[in-house]
Parts: sequence; structure tokens; C-alpha cells
Amino acid sequence: MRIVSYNLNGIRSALNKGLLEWIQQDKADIYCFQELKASLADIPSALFEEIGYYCYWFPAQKKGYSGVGVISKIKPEEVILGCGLEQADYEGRVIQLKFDHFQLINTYFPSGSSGEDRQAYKMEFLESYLHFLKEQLKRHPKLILSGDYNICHREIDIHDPKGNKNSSGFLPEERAWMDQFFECGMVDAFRVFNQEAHQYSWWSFRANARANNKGWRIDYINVSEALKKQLQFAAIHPDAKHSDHCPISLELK
DNA sequence: ATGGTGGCGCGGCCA
Repeated sequence: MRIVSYNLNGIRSALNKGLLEWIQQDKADIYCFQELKASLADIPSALFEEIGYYCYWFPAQKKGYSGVGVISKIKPEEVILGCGLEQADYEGRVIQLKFDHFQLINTYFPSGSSGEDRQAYKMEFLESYLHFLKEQLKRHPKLILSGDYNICHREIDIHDPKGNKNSSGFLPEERAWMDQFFECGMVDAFRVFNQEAHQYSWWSFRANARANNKGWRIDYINVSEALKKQLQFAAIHPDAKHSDHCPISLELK
């Protein structure tokens, strides 16, 4: 069972850059997408269905903004659109899928990069999300949380830790939140298999950041302790270029 | 570097 998480920065733009063809050769069982930036009518589900995937979308109410979705070769037992938080659901940030042997929650965490108001909302969302996580862990001990967290956890996860100590996404309070998150009993699947530096999942469009690998690792697939022994592999895939993010993946026994 | 670039929808906003 292979699961991929990918912030597409616009599903229509990513499709124009060859996303479908990439999926056809990558052939994962489940793809968790963030930042669809499209309404339901503008998402070409048939393209994914024709290559063997069930599609579940939760776009934002606001046109062309945010939105999450999951496509899967295996039909889930249940799909929940949203997480019950009013603003997060308005912004299409969380989709939950119940599978036979695990619960999958795919999240696009708010970015705080556009100003104080959005940073305040990000912190508010993070606070609520911890309560949500604890509740979900009680209900579903085997939990997988994929997503764009918009936070680098440690210095090793960012190309310039000193220069970004005041940047949204690497603030001390955000990194402390990630500590708390993992203390709830979650495991960063990628770091189980890779402790190297310079492993990133997002690069700014500006100043040739990607070509110079000046990136941030802000995308994660985190699993609950109960699933850790089933982890076979996890990786980052910087060669896939349909977005300012790249896909990340894990393989589960 | 208070800049830089890209997606979306058509206003500049958001990242």
C-alpha cells in the first residue's frame, strides 16, 4: 500500500504540466492532494476515474482558493468532507477517509505568509487541530495524517534556519506546535527512513530557489505509533515538477 | 532586498 501526498498549487495547472501522466507511471494506491484551487465543476474527475481511481473532493467555498481531495484505487468505507471547524471547512482544508485498516486525514494547514491576520488564524487552527487529533486518535488508533503543514519542524528541515527564524512557517511557536503534535503519539514517516539534511518538499518560485535547492520541508505524512511497525518506506520525490511543492510518499505493510 | 514569482479570476488576493 503506497500513499502519496502532494500540494498541487492548482489542480488544473498541475494537469497542464503532466500530472495525470506522472500518476499513470507512479501508480500509488492513494493520492492526497492539497491546494486544488478549483471548484467541483472545474475538477476533471473523469480523467482520474478512467485510470482507476475513486475521487473525493472538498473544494473551498471561495473560488480558486485552497481545497483538498483524495483519489484512491481502493474504495473507502466512509468519507467525511471537513472537520467541523467553521472557517477551516469554508476554506476546504480537511478531508477524512475511513479505510479497512486505517483512518486517513488529509489536511491543508493555513499559511501565515500573507500577513498578521492569516498568521493569527494559522495559530488558532493549529490549536484546534491538536484537540481534533487527540479525539481522532481515540477513535482511530491507526491514523495517517497527510498534508501540507506549512511548518518546518527542525533546523534540518529548512535551507536557512538562521535567516528564517522570523519567517512564518519556521517561527518558534510553530515549531513548538510540531513538538506537541508528535508528542501526541504521531511519527514523521519520512524521518524514520531518512535523517539527511537538504531534503525539502517546497521551494519558493522566486530567485531560482528550486534549482538551488533552497527549500523547506513542510509536507508530511505522519502516522500514529500503532502504524509505525507497518512502515516499509518513505520518501520525497523532487523530480516531479507540477507545482511549487513536490510529492512525498510512504509505503505501508 | 518590505523585493522576488505563480495560480486564480479578472479585484488584486493569496501563497
